[in-house]
Amino acid sequence: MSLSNQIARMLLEMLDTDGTTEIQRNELAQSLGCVPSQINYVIASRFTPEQGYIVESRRGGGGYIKITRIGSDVPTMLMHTVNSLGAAVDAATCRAHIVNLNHAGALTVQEAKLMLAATGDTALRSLPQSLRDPVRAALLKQMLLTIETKKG
Amino acid sequence: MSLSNQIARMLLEMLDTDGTTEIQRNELAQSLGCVPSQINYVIASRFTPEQGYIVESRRGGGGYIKITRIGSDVPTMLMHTVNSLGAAVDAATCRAHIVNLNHAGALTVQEAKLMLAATGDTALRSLPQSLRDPVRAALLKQMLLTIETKKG
DNA sequence: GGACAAAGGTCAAAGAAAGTCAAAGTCAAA
DNA sequence: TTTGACTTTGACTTTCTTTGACCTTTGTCC
Repeated sequence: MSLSNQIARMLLEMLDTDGTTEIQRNELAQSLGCVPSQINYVIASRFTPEQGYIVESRRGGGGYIKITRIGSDVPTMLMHTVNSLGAAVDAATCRAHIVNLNHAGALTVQEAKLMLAATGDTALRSLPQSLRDPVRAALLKQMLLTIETKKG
Repeated sequence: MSLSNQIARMLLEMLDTDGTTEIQRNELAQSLGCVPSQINYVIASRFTPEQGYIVESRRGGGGYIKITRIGSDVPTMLMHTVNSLGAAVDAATCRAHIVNLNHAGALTVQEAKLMLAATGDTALRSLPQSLRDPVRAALLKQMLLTIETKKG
C-alpha cells in the first residue's frame, strides 16, 4: 500500500469518531516518517470538497490542520429524519436525532442548540407527561422543515 | 494550545460576565509568564473592532487596558425580553418579539426562522388551546436563553 | 517646572508552523 | 517501450507567534 494511502486511511480513521479531526502537520509527518508536504498532497488529492470534506488550517506557532466531513446529502438526511418521526418522540431520542444531524453537518451548532432548547424537557415541563412527546415531535418536525426549506 | 490562544481564552472568559473587562498589562503578563507585549499582540490580532471589540487604555501610574465587546447590549435586550415574558404568550405577540429582536440585530434570520417555526400555531396544534400560550412562552424563553448564552 | 517612577505602546528580529511548486520517481496500461 | 497519471521529496515562501529593546504617556514628589 502506498504511503499516501496509509496516510489517507489514518486520517479517515480519525474522522470516524465524530466526522472531524485536527492534526499537526509536522508531528504527523514525523510519526509517519515522511516529509510534511506529503500530508498536503494527501489532503489535496483525497479530502477535497468534491469528496465531501472541508479543510481549515492555520500557520505559525500552534498551527494546525482541521478536516471535517460534510454530510453527504443534507436535504435527504433531513427529510429522512422528518419521515422517521412518528406522532411522538421522547426527549432522549429527540436529542439523539439533533446531535446526529449536527455531527453529520446538516445542522449548525447554533441551530442544534436552539432545537435542543426547544425540545428539551425544561421547555415542556408545564405540560402533562402525556402531551410532551407529541408536542416534541411536532416541534422537531416543524423546525427541521424550516431548515430544509433554507437548504433545499 | 499556543500561548496566544490561552491568553485570548482567558480574556474571553473575563469578558463573559458583563461584556467588559479591565486588566493591568504587566500584572497579567507576569501571572502568565510571558512578556507584556504579548498581551498587545493578542489584543491586536483577536480583539479588533472587526471582531466586535473596543479597546481603550491608559499609560502611566494606575494605567490599564479595557476591552469591551460591542453589541453587549444584545444580551441585555434578550434578557429584557425574557423578563418581560409572562407565563403565557399568544402567537402574534410571540411573533412580534422575534421579528423585533431580529430587526434589532439580536437574532440572525436563521435563528428567527427556527424560533418562529417552533412557536407557531402549526407546531402546537396538537395541544388544547389552553395549553398553547404557556408552552409558547416556555419555548421562547428557553430559546432566547440559549442565544444569550452564546452571545453573552 | 523638573526628575523620576510606573504604566502601556511600537517595532523588528527570531522562531514555529503550514503552503507551494517543480523535479524526480513509480507503475500500469496502451 | 512509451506515456501519463499518480507519488514522493525537498527547497523555498507565507503566515502567525514570541521575545526583547527602546519609546511615550501619565502621575508624584520635590
